[in-house]
Amino acid sequence: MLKVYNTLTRRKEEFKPVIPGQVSIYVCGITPYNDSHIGNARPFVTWDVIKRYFRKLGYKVKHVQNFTDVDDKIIRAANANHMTWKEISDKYIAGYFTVMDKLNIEHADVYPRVSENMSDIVKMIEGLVNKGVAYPLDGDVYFSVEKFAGYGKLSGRKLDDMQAGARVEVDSRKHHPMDFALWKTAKPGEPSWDSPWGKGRPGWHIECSTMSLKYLGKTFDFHGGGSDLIFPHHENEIAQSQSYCCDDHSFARYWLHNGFITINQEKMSKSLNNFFTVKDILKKYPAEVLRYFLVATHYRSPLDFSDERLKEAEAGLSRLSNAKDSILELLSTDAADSSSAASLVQFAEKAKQNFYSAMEDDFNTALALAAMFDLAKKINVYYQSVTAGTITADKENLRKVLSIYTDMTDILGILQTKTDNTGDSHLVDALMNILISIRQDARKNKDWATADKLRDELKKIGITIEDSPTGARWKN
RNA sequence: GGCGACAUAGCCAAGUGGUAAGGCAGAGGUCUGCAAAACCUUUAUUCCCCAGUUCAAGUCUGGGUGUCGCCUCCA
Repeated sequence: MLKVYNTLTRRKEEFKPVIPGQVSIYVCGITPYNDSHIGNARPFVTWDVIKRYFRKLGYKVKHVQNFTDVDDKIIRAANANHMTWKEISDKYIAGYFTVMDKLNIEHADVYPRVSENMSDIVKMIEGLVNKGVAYPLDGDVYFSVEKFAGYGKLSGRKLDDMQAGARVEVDSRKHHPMDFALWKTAKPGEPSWDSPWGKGRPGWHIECSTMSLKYLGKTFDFHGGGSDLIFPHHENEIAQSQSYCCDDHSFARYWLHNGFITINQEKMSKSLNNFFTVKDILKKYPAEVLRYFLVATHYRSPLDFSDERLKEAEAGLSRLSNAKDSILELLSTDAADSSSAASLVQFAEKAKQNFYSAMEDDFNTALALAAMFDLAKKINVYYQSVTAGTITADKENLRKVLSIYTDMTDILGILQTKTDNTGDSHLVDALMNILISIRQDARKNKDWATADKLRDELKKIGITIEDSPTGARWKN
C-alpha cells in the first residue's frame, strides 16, 4: 500500500488515484529570472524519482510543470540588463533545462507558460468575478478571501490569526487585508495584456490554478513544490480553484511539499543571497553526485548543503557504483556458469522488496538506499570470492542480480550509464586496455618504476587504476 | 506576536509501541611489490530534558529547552 504525506491533512494517507492506473502531477516550476540554485533543484529531483517509481509500478504518469514567465522579478531583471522580459525568461528557461538535463531529470509532459495561457487566465478571473468571489478595483482584480470558507486549510491558519500578525503594508482599498491580486493593472513600460479591466498582467497565484485545471482537469492527484509555497501560493490556488469550478473535495487531492536546502542551517534563497547555483556545483562535482546527495535524504527533511556533505555523497555513490562495476566485470569474463550466485539472486530479490516497501512509505529514498547498500555489500563479497578463486562466476544468475540492481538505480536515477564525459568511449576503452597491458607487463618484470609512473600519470588526469588478482580495472 | 516542523553516534541519516537500518569518517586485520579498491571486525545499554500512559516508549500524552521554517518575493 503506497502511503504519501499529505500537507492538507498532515498525515500519511493511502494513495488512491483519481483514475485507476494513472497519476496526474502538477509541480510548481520556476520563475525564470536567475540561474537555478540547488534549492530549486530539490523538488524536481524529488518528483523525478516519484515519477520513475510510479512508472515502475505500472502507472501512466502525466506531469505538468509551469514556467511563471510573467512576473515582477523578470521585469526587474529585464530592465537591469536592457533586455526584454521575453529574452530574460527564454534565457533562464534554457538554463533550467541545461542543468536539469544534466541531473538526469525526465521532462514533464507539458511546460505551460503564463504568457501562452493568457486568455485562459483572464477567463478564469472573469469567472471568479462573476461568481462574486473576486472584485475589480481601479484596473486590478482581487480575490476576496472571506468568500472562501476553507481559506487557510492547507497552511493551518485562520484569517483572524493572520490579521493579527500581518506586517505588510495593507492596501486599504482591499475588502480584507489578506485579499490577493488576480490581475494587476499595467504600469508604464511593463509588458501587458488586454483584459476586461484594462491592460495588465496576472497576479502570482492565478496562473497555476488556470494551467493545472486546463491541463489536468478539475481533479488530479498530486500538487507539489517547496514547503515555502504552502502559504500563500498553494493556499491561494486552492481558494481560487475550488471557488471557480470545483467543490471542496476536488482540485489536487494530495499536496506534497519538500523541505528546504540550508546553508549553515539557514534557508538557502535567492533573497538571502546565500545560494549555490546548480551550474557552479556541477563544475566541481559530477551531476550524479549532486543527484545522489539530494536523494539520500527524505524529501521532507531539511538538508544542509556543504562541500563536506557532497564529498560524503561522492564516496557513498562510488560504493554503489563499484558494486555494479564488479558485476559487469564478472559478466565480461569467460567463466563458466556454476550456480554460485543463486543465493545472491535471492538476496537481491529481498533487497528489492525492502527497496520497494521503503518507497511505498512516502517515497523514503533514504531507507531505500539502505537496501541498495546491503545488496552492494553482498555483491562485493561474491566478487571477492570469485577473484580469490574460491568460486567461478555464475553469469546467468549475475545477469539477474544486475537487472534487479539496475531496476533500483533506475528509480533513483543514478548510475545510469558508465560515466562518460570523454566523448568517444570506445576509443578510450581501447587505449586504456593498451596502457593497462603495458603496465601489467612492467609489473610482471618487477619494473615498478614504469608501473607506478603509468598509474601516477593517469591519476593526474583523473583515471584511477585498481589492481586485483585477476587483472586491473580503471575508472574516471 | 500567531502557526507549524524538527531534536537519534565524531558527521550525515532511517526508524510501523516490542528492545537502535544504512552511509561517511576513525581504529584493527586480510589482500597488495607499494597503493587503490574490496572484504572482515570494531564505534549509541541508548534516541535534548522532566513527568505520565503501557507488560513494553526513540516511537503515544503533557510540560520544558533548543534549532529551523511560514506569516513578505522565494523550491
